[in-house]
Amino acid sequence: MRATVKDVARRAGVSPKTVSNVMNGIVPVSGPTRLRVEQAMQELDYVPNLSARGLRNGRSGVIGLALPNLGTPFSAEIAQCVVEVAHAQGWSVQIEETGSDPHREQELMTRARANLIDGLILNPVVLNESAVRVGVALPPVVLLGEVSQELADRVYVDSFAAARDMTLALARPGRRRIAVLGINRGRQSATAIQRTQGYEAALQSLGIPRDETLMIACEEWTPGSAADSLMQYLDSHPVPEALFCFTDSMALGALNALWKRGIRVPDDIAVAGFDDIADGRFAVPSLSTVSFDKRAIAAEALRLLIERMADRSHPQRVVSVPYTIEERGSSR
Amino acid sequence: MRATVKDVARRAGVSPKTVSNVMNGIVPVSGPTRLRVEQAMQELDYVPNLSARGLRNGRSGVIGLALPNLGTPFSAEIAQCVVEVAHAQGWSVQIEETGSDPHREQELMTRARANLIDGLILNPVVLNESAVRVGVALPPVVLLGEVSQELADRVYVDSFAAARDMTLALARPGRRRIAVLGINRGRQSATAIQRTQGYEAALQSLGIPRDETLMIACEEWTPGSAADSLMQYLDSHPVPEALFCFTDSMALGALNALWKRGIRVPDDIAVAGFDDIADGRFAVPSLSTVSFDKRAIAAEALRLLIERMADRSHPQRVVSVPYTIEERGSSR
DNA sequence: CTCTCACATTACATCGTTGTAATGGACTGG
DNA sequence: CCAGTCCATTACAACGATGTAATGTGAGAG
Repeated sequence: MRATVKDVARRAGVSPKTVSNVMNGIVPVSGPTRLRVEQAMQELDYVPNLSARGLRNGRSGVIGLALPNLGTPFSAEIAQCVVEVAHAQGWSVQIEETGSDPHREQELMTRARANLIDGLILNPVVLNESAVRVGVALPPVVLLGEVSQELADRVYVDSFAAARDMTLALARPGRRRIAVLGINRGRQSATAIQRTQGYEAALQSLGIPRDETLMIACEEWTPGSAADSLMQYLDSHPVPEALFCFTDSMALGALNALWKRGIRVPDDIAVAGFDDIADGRFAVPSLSTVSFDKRAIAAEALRLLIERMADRSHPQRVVSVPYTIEERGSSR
Repeated sequence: MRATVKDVARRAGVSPKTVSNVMNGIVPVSGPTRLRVEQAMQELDYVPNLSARGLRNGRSGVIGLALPNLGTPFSAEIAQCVVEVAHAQGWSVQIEETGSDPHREQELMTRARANLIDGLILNPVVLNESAVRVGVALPPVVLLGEVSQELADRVYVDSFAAARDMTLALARPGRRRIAVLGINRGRQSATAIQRTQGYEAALQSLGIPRDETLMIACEEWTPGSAADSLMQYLDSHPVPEALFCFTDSMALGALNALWKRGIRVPDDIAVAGFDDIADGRFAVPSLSTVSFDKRAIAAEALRLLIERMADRSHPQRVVSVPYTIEERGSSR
């Protein structure tokens, strides 16, 4: 049987509340008493019951992290940063996958409201008014990335500007036939829209006319889907001078497809991605990408979340994290 | 204010316990009563408080998943499988990173004992008698991978046999100078030992003498560390005929290093990895690897864990998950 | 018409912790 | 010597859900 405050109290010859006071350190406890209690805790190998504590204070010390697809390297890096940053501040992290199921985002809000998690960091895919019924009390939520409407606190990288700058970088050596890979056919994700618009803005500022045939759709943002889409594209189109993929994962798939077709990178075509995943640097050739500090994103998200948990009423805040254009072997 | 069973009970004109009975479905509830309660729950937007439930039944419905390095694609894929399998059975997953800090594994056991998580799936690095003090009541734990001693239930892929078979596959076309990359200098991980021994066993069965100079150390199992180690190695050694990397991540780093040196894969050297991460298939060239069903690992681990949680006393069990040798472009 | 029996429902206590308000003792100053 | 102050400590209740044992209700048998 596990020891409880009561057991510790009995052994130390004090009341349960004093044991609690020793643990929490808010209410002062005299030196000798504190020592006796601490020794009793040691001897009994006491571990506080977090369910009980959670019930009593209404907080569990756990935050949720929900990502669309947990299996990607990008997710792994974000999750790692969030876990590390959270752990440093005493929080635990519960992970969830929203997948492509819109229903799941709603479900998570409920889970949060079940008091198992105190707050949620959510990278939304389809989040919209139906998923987040405004009016129903929301748990504290911080969104990651672009969204179609401002529903909660948010941390993001400016996809529009980054996509524009990357497109400009790809165009610098005089390339004009610049393709993008990652347009969604059905419902466009907010991120895809931003990146597409950034790309278009760059073309416009360069005086290059928009060319539908250079905008390659790709349903899933995975290397497999990207490789398939690109191969199919190449079957019926000439090779573009540059290819801007909306994620590094897609870019890796693209590199593979190009290599299979014997198209040389960057000599025949320059390639770039977005996210700066660790493996991109070691691609063949090393992948150019839009880079940003994932730890900063995690830290900002956690900061906003903690502040939101403390005060549910203050106005919404949106934080942008800076990016850099990393030109590596795949584009020069 | 959130609705509680009491509120629902009042509105439905029944006792709190009846509401509980409706939710849990163990104790029978008559049709009309059930309907009234369900409607009341709807109207009040009732969500049960999991902390309270956890306190009462001593179970939280959360399991922990602890991996050494959350940032790797391999971790991401494992985490995804565990989350999906767990979710399908109604469990939530809390993730933790043990990093290289041995202390952290211990800390997690404590966390488990704090009743926040009901069980733990742990991929140990340094787990040993000091980290898991036998005698102290352990929470239900399932270990992933190789370990130096049998401490708990375990799910693993036979690293020895897989490494042996992969080495044999690399040798099949007549290659004899086969190198391995991933030996640790300091404390050898149990996994590294198994894979090294499998490699050595293959050489022996082929009548190839063991050659220390073909066993390349690499402190961290990351692409960066692998690329560095290999480059340094190539500075002072001839190019081997084949290179078996202990993980796909290292193999990706190796491919990059070889490409930078202008060494062609697989013409000059065959390369293989271990883990079958998604990006490996899209490497240039496509990476040969030891493949296994990660979902099966997750499912088995969860099954063992659930059974262990139900019965803490039954004998330890060890489950092996089959593997296959995937020969792709990098080795033929 | 009473007595059982089966079954739905309820009252109460409990899980472990901590906030609130009350208690008790030591110390200070008049 | 006593009132007043301060501070550590305590008793008690509460957080929300659920197991246990008791209660109430109706049907069926004698």
